Amino acid sequence: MDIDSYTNHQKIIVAVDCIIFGFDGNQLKALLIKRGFEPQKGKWSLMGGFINNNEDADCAAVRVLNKLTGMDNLYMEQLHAFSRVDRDSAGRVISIAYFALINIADYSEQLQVEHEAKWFELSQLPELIFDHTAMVLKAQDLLREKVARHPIGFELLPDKFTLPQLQSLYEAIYETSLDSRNFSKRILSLGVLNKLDEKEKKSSRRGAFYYVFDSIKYKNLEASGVRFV
Amino acid sequence: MDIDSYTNHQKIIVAVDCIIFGFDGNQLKALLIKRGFEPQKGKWSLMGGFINNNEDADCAAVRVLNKLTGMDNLYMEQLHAFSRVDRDSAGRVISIAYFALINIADYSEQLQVEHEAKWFELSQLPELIFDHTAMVLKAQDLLREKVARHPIGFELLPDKFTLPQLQSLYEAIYETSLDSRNFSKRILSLGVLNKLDEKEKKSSRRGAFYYVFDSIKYKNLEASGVRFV
DNA sequence: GCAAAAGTGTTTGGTCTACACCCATGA
DNA sequence: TCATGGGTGTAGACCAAACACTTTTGC
Repeated sequence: MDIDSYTNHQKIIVAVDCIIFGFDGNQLKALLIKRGFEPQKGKWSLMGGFINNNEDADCAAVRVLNKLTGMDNLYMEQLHAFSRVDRDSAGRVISIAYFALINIADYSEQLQVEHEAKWFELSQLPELIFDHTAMVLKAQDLLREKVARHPIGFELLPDKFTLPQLQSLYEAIYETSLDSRNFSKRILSLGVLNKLDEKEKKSSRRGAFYYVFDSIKYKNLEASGVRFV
Repeated sequence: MDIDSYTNHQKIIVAVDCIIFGFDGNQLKALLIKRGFEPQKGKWSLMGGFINNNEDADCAAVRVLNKLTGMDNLYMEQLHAFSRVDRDSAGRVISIAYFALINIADYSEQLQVEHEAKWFELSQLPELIFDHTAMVLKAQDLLREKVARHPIGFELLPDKFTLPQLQSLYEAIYETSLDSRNFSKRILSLGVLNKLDEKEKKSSRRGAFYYVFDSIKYKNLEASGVRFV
């Protein structure tokens, strides 16, 4: 084997696909698009794109996410490379899947129309092309693992959120129900939330205090293995 | 965009690289090879290879592992796709890294010679080519995460092992020391080890009982979030 | 005044930690 | 008989889970 093996070796198209999670206050959802080109045109699909020679996979994922959402700085993480030889019916394509978290309220109606995109409850996903269903399921597993130990749940909520909102987010992610007394004790005892003087008054007469996540306070705890859920 | 975009799109060489962990009774080690071809010939490197058009990444990793170790059925898991544009000095190559666990005693001297391979303590890695050092460090993180919640530590030991051996494995992985009373209580209380009548007599006069991991008993616990460390 | 959601404390059981001595054996 | 590593129990601290009522306020 010599250097020619490099330049001569079989090359493969490499893509990225993005699982975008959002939370509408009750349900955990994924953003899917109606595929605009063949093969499988018109089927539901993850948003994806090919990796160019002058960009790495993270850049490609950022580009794809930006195209669909108009946003930069989304929380984003590599999930897994999917490489089954026949996974794409049009030819050999390896796809590096990413998952991203987005505050669903920030997602513009207009982009939704432009891309024929739609939020689907995870329990009611339509049939997806290729191996995209497996990608979503794997992303859901990783989300559950991550969210318990890292402060990424907040990415799914507005900057200001109430404890009941945060609780129902965790309930949606884990498909469980939590005791509100134990929940607020544990979360507040971490000391990474700052209570505001302001109340959210839409969802109850009494109103619930807003909190914000304090990433500086969190930094000091990070090493010591915090558990959010 | 249409179907031609598929077949015409820029293609990229895709490789796999394998981080192979072993445990010699005291130290956690990684198996490295002296690279036999340019670029960077003679430098220390992970064992790797290119993905062919007719195989997926897992197959390529199995093939690479088999070539170096002569073994099939190694415990193996995808780690991460490394895709920096300039990561390989000879051209654009995306590498999907895998980590594998091996019982170091099973690794043949002969293959070690053939491939100019050598076991290195993780704290004393030589300089590695490209981004291989980052791969090893990321693999070490994943190993620590996995080993606490999944029964994969046993892959690094012989089928029959003693509690002191298992303890020193965990101590090596986490670079810590554990209390032997607490350790044996926790591990045995999981009920997934079967004690044999036989003793290991090399490392002490008294001898330590051998145990074997019982994967059937483990299956029944799997769902309920077992913690090994 | 009533419906609807927010907010809050205590008890209990289990789990984790810290800690030290005796045992079995080969030399 | 002694040196070496193997094996074991208990008490206290801490953490997690179970559990229900009062508060606020818009209607």
